[in-house]
Amino acid sequence: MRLKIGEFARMGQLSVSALRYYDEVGLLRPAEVDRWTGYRYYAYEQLWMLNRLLALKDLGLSLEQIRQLLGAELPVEQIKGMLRLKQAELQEQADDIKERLARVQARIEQIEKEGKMPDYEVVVKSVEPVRVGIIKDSVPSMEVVNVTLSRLFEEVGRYIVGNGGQISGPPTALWYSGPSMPPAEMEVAVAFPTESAIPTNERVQIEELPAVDTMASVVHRGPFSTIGEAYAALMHWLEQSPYQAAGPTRELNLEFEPTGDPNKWVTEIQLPVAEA
Amino acid sequence: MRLKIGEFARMGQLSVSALRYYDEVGLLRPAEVDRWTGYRYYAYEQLWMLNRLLALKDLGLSLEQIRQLLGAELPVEQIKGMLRLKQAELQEQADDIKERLARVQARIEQIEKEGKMPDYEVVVKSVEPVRVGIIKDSVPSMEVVNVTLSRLFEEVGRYIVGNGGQISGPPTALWYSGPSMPPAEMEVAVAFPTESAIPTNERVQIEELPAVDTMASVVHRGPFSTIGEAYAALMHWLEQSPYQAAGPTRELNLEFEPTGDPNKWVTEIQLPVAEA
DNA sequence: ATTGACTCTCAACTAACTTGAGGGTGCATA
DNA sequence: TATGCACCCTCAAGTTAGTTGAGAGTCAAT
Repeated sequence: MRLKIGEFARMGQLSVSALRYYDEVGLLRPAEVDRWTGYRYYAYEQLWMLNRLLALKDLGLSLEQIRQLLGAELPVEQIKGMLRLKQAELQEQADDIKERLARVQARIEQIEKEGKMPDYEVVVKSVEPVRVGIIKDSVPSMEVVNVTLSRLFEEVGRYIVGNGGQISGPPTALWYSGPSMPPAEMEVAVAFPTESAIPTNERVQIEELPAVDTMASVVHRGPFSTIGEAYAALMHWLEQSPYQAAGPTRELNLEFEPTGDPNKWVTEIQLPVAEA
Repeated sequence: MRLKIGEFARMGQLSVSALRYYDEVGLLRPAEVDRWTGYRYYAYEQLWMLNRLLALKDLGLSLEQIRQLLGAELPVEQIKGMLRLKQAELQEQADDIKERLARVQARIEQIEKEGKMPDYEVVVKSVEPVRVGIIKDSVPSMEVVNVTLSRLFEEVGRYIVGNGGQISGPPTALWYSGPSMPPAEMEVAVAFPTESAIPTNERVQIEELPAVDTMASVVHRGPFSTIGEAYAALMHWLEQSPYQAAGPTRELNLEFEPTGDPNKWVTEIQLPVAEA
């Protein structure tokens, strides 16, 4: 006895089109195909194969893998290897989904609290090492942060260019005293990326900012007066993340024209983090 | 300042081709495109958008959903709705993967025990109700199972055909005394599916075998003498499944020529199950 | 002979990109 | 000024595991 594709599909609880597809890719060919009409006829015996196929698919294996398992009778070791691989893969997926769920949950709570989509997204990325000309100094108080930094930026920039160097990235400030805004005197450094070979002096050093694998990053748009919000978002994210701060904060002035519209300024705040 | 696509890609830690794709689908267009060369130029300001995009992608949302969230500033309620939907979806996926993992684990253990891929696959499926002509009887002992069944099958078949009926499915035996092979006298029924309206007598009844939503099914190929293996596999599966038996076992003789080669016979064993 | 359910092939579509071919640009160096 | 090299462009095709649809042919019963 032989079954038409629809009957076979009902027995195996899958769609006719799936069966035609399995035929096309050579995974399960009908026992017989009418030479004139092209009708596919399946044998009851093939139900056994189909069930094996479906069982393997149910484990999450790809059709390609299933073809290998069904086609040649593979050595047991290889089969086990494939399964163990799949196991690891599934475990990874499970962990992944768990983290995703936590993030979705956090996002929902955040929206509930703020009543809108948050303005700041903290993303974790990796950054390459950067060779910089750098001045280390301190800022006496919050009031003079901007003017102090401006002066230092100008000094480093002038020095590099004055020594025939080329600037190859955005002006960057580094805060050594922790990522939150501290009240009093702060250790700060001001740096310009450069590839050029230039001399150092007692003020300007050449240094390499280290690569960071897990760098929390948030982008602030607008004047410096509101940059506190970005820091607040970063700190809040940090608290309920599995990370803790692991290095000086970097402030990259991606877009900064002192004479331009402050609303167009773009600053990236980077905080090296490590799993707690 | 503007960034070439490669620079922007490095900042956002994604591929150039992904950015081109986002441009193509209108999800994130470059701030500027050179009219003559087609070069895409991005503004630092767009990094903010990109981060938001990536954060949403990270939650597992589709690009279409992200487009909606980014495009119009959707009402908060709708955003929360989407996130909650996603949450439920992720939860489902997580459960799914957990089950898959258990099945992969079981399969590995099985292969380890048997030293090869198992010969029997148990699959759970649903079956429709079947109208049958049926005789209920008992089998006095295991020795005479085959001959008794043969006699009963012949009796029912002859009766249906003799009354002008048509047989619309495989001969089916039903075992009422539990799925394992019991030692002594067994309640059994023997049935032929039929759609025809035929009379009953005191031997042959017309009945409807009920639909079963969760029917464990295993396909045996070969003579009846080895069908015990299929039952063994089914029982073993049952034990370590979350199910228990929930009705009489059905034995469908999908392929059965009494005079033919027994190695060609195909029998499906069906066991209704329900979550314990 | 007709009807209705079923089947065939072939092409196009899905999501979110990636890969590759073939050709054009931008910029720094010799 | 030429040249090299890294980068950029477009367009087509490929990826998974099928589904959907058009247009045409077939089966089996009445």
